Amino acid sequence: MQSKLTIGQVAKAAAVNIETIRFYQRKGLIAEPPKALGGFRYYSEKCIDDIHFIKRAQAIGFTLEEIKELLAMEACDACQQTHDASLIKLNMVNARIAELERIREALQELIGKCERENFETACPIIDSLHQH
Amino acid sequence: MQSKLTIGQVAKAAAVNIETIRFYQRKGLIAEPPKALGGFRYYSEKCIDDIHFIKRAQAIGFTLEEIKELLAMEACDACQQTHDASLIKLNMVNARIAELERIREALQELIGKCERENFETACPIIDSLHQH
DNA sequence: GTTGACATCGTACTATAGTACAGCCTTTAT
DNA sequence: ATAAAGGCTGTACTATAGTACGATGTCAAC
Repeated sequence: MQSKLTIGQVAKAAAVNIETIRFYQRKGLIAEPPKALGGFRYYSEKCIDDIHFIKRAQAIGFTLEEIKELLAMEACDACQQTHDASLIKLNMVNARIAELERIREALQELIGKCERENFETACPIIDSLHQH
Repeated sequence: MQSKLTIGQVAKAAAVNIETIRFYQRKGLIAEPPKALGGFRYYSEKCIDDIHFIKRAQAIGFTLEEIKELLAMEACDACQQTHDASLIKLNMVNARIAELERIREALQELIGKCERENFETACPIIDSLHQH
């Protein structure tokens, strides 16, 4: 039995804003069902699953644009491409981790300097940022 | 000797777009010098240093809004606040690293599954994202 | 003294991921 | 039968960090 859900029911079930669903439709990530008599659009549970798919893919770092591509790959049975896209994303995540670790080192260094100098001289953090 | 630099010269020296300088002025991060006769604004080297300060602070993870606060703290000699802001930023960086490491694990798991299954069955990556 | 390069200001546009709302129409419950 | 609740469309706004551009005016070099 295909349920006839309104957009508000889908939004509640998928725990997203109604506007988010409309936004995903505008971006071409999920389909917009045809209008019934009266002008309302009715949704099946598949729409809830689709939103969950998007949210899971976002949670492992894919952007909406990339998720749109994943969905296109799904439709084409392009497993190799999905694999490659995941590998590219993994490399991006690794690069971002490396960058944040560099930032962490720099912050720890500044904070350590500040604590050693015990606020006695000019602020060493501000000073370091002024350094040439 | 205070140089009278035009905005274009400052932009070139600091290696940023002219529009970026104007943007920082609008955001209140750097001062807009008064107009000279004719309507041009002339800058000193301090403006170049200010832009470098902003760029260095950005490089260790501060947003422009936070940098604006750093600059306000600098003006108040509020070393303790600068120290605390850096600590907060360090915690944010650590949290983001932890999050990305979680993402990395998930991606590695998916890619590993895909490679073990050798593209023989339905795409395991897409499958996993459909999982409830 | 004219031309070309550069300055000013205001506005609009980029990407990313949504959120908010006005104005109108439909559905549902009382 | 009527009112509240919710749906539809289109547009505008949020944050973040800029970039682009047109109209107009000025500076500097030749």
